[in-house]
Amino acid sequence: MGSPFHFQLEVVSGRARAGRFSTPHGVLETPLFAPVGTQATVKAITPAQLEEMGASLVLANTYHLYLRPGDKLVADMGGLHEFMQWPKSILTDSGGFQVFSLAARRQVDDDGVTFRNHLDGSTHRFTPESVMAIQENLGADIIMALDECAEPHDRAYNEAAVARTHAWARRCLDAKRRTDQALFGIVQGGIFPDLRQQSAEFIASLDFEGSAIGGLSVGESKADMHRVLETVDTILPEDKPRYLMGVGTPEDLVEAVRRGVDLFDCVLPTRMGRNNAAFTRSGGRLNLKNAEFARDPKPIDEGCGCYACRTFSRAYLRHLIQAKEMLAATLLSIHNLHTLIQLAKDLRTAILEDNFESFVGGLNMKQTAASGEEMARIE
RNA sequence: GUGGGUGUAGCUCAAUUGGCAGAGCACCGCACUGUGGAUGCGGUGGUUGCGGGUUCAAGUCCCGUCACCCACC
Repeated sequence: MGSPFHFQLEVVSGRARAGRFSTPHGVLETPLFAPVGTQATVKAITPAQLEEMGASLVLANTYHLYLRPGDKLVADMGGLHEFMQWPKSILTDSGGFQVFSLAARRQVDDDGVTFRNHLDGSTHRFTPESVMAIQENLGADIIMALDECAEPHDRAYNEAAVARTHAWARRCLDAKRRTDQALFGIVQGGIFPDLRQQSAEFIASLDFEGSAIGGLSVGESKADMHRVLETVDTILPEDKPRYLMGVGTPEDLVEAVRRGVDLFDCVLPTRMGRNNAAFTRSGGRLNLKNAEFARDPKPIDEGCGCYACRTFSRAYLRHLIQAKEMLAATLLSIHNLHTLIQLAKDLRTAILEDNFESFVGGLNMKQTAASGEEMARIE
């Protein structure tokens, strides 16, 4: 018997794809946006609220949960689904990114990475094998290979990181024991088309259940990000989901779906929610802390169907922010998550109707720099 | 009533022998992309209680006055 994970590609509109990916905890309908719940919680949001906004997948993080409370404890408590009381699908990031973004004094070698953690400075080591064992203890539906995320413009660093990421990808596949978890490989290569091509070809050649694109939205330009997506789009397997890690904004979702991406996660909606900012459907942002909203009776984003927009005024949100009430973070996070989840659902509907470009045109999104030129080139 | 003390940005306070009146917080705005309830950046804001005087120059020295605080009659 093959993998229990089957990706069904339903419709392709231009290069945009709609599909269905089955996991032991439900069907993921793509394009799909996944809220990030690093420490086994989407910050300021309950599982019931996640279900109400239509989330079907949340991320948790290997690095954080390994350090606290410990993957063995999570396993003893019945696994991540039971522990955090989230009944739908979960994806755990491998911890590779966090080692490079959070941990101090890391030393990478071909076998793995040794680092001092950000909580108490104690020394730890991740290898492909140890990260697979941790993720099997945590018990998510989708788990990620250990990768090395390099500074995107550093050619030599990316060459080394790609080589290690590939070697580690193969070892993660070899170390995987559970059959009820899907393992995704990760493409690296910075902004360099030939490295990205090489990496996509290698990851595509292995027996992963999905393909992830790492090392983007880490400081490179939008044009570079789009170019990388176009490069890997033609190489990654059509019959496996493509996951763009750590992206993004409403504009980013549209531009990436247009270039063949199926799955997204990003901290931005919840982080912005904690920092007083709201996405709008058309791609702009509102800073609800601003004085101009002090007497504004309108909802955050007119036409949004989220709980916050159905219920409260901008003036009330602004008051909560000024008073430093924690409900502000909850309501803005609900709105921001709903906006991205609903945008992904709407993009899916448009693709299923083979209507993607016309739908996107109707969104009237704010153009990001260089996107006009890019559009001309991609047609 | 007498003696002493304090008055500087919305708040709490700095400012050397007289030498361009500042900081923190607050306020106003910007940033945030496989999490950082963090942080960073930028900005508005002054008749130095009031009125005189000395001086090239006064928050600072002198005189008067007002307010508040403390102690003592």
